[in-house]
Amino acid sequence: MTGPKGFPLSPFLYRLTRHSPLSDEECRIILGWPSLLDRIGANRDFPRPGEPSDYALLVVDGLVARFCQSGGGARQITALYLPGEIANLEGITHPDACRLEALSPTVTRKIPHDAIRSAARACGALSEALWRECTIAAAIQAQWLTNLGRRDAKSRMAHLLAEMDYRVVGKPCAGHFKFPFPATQTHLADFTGLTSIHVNRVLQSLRHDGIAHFSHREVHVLDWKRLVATGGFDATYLAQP
Amino acid sequence: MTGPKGFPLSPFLYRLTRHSPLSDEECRIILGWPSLLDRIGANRDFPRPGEPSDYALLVVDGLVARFCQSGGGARQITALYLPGEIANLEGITHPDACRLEALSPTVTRKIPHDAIRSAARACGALSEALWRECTIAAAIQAQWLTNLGRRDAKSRMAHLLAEMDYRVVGKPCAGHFKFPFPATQTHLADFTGLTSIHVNRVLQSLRHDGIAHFSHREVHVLDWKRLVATGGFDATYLAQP
DNA sequence: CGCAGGTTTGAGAGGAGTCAAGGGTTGTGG
DNA sequence: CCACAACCCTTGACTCCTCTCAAACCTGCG
Repeated sequence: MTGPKGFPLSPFLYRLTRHSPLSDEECRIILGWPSLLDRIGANRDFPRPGEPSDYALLVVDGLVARFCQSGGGARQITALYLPGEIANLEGITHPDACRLEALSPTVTRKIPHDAIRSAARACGALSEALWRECTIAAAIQAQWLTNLGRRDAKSRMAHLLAEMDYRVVGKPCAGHFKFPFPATQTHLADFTGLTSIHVNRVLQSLRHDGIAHFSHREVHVLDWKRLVATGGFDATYLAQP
Repeated sequence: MTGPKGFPLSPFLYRLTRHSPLSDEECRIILGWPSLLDRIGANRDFPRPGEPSDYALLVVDGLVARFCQSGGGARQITALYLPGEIANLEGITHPDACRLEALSPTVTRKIPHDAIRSAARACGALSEALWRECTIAAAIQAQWLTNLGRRDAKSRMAHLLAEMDYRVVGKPCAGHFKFPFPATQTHLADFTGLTSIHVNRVLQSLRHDGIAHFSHREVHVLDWKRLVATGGFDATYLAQP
């Protein structure tokens, strides 16, 4: 899963090849992109307002969120980025209004936009792979529009936990199991469009029902089937073969 | 705005060139894409389940929505497509779970995926333009996540009307004015994550306040400034120069 | 003319927010 | 090793926004 030493971009390459076939030559181009290691403290927003962002940000370890701030200062997280994902890939085609936030201490790699853009220009298959990566992210966003618009708090939370499970550990095995999810209840609130207070009550309800348990930045799934049912979760939108 | 006769794709080309520079050669490639005229009755869902969708759908006239259906059958509209836009451009890189719906009698043109995909493969600038078009759509979706998660009903409705205004007629002139928006209150409900009943009450409230007026599939903006303020609307995410 | 789809109104219920306060944990520094 | 300060989690009471259910009323169209 993690690449050989000296190829820090291989987790991202792995992601791409899961949905888009790439030739050896194309793989080598990606692995050759320059990148700069960067550590970000928990709850740090970036880029700072005014700071230029001419780089894409690969998450190596930790958890990164994209968010919009809305009038009254309420924060809405619009996407979560796990290790191996590039947080602001859209920035290559579109200077972005949304900003990023590290939800936990995070290790990242900055990749200059120029490197990615010129590789995409030169190679059709590569460009299509990156485009597809963005399209999958958009499909996840569309799913969340449905969750926020048409599901109640408990469903949303169940859906979030189910989705994270899938994205962190892949297709879940039966029975109960746990996976890391380094966010606070306030972060969950910013994602699900709820209050952190209500998030707390919903989590209690899920735990009380023996469905799932969130504490110490870890999720215990107690009953995968009922978690899926409660959230109305259908993994096809994730496009994970 | 609409192209010369015999070039049905020129409205879409115009959209692309507004955000992405294209050479004459690249423009000619787009105008050369084959397309098939198709009329769709109001409230028709398509493609029918099981029906293959190996074409992109340019909206020529009318209004098309992408929606997800969720568990209990509640419908959530995740995107609106106006004349000149391609409704399922993402379908080129990602077979899509979401479906489309004509909100009013609509004229479309079906463009085979193959034509678009091979053009994108062959030409980097063209591929980037299409990718950018998708990225802008994703930015709109992100804005709507914020609206659904962090704004109340009245704000959402005001934001929707302001956005549509911008997208239909461009930067609004001062004073009051109107523009066509061929949707029903039920459609507005499916978009804003509300009940059609509550949509009705919110529209009444906006009208009562002298902000905007929706009837007979038309929006009268009475006070643009207050509409923007009520919705917390900031047009930058639309990337319309 | 009559029907179907769309709009409007009202009363009541409930989900989620707000306000306010208390208890736990973690990490830092003395 | 302890004390303190942030930060995070938890609880309770009350409010209010939005949904639900139910019934009329339009209105364009066949």
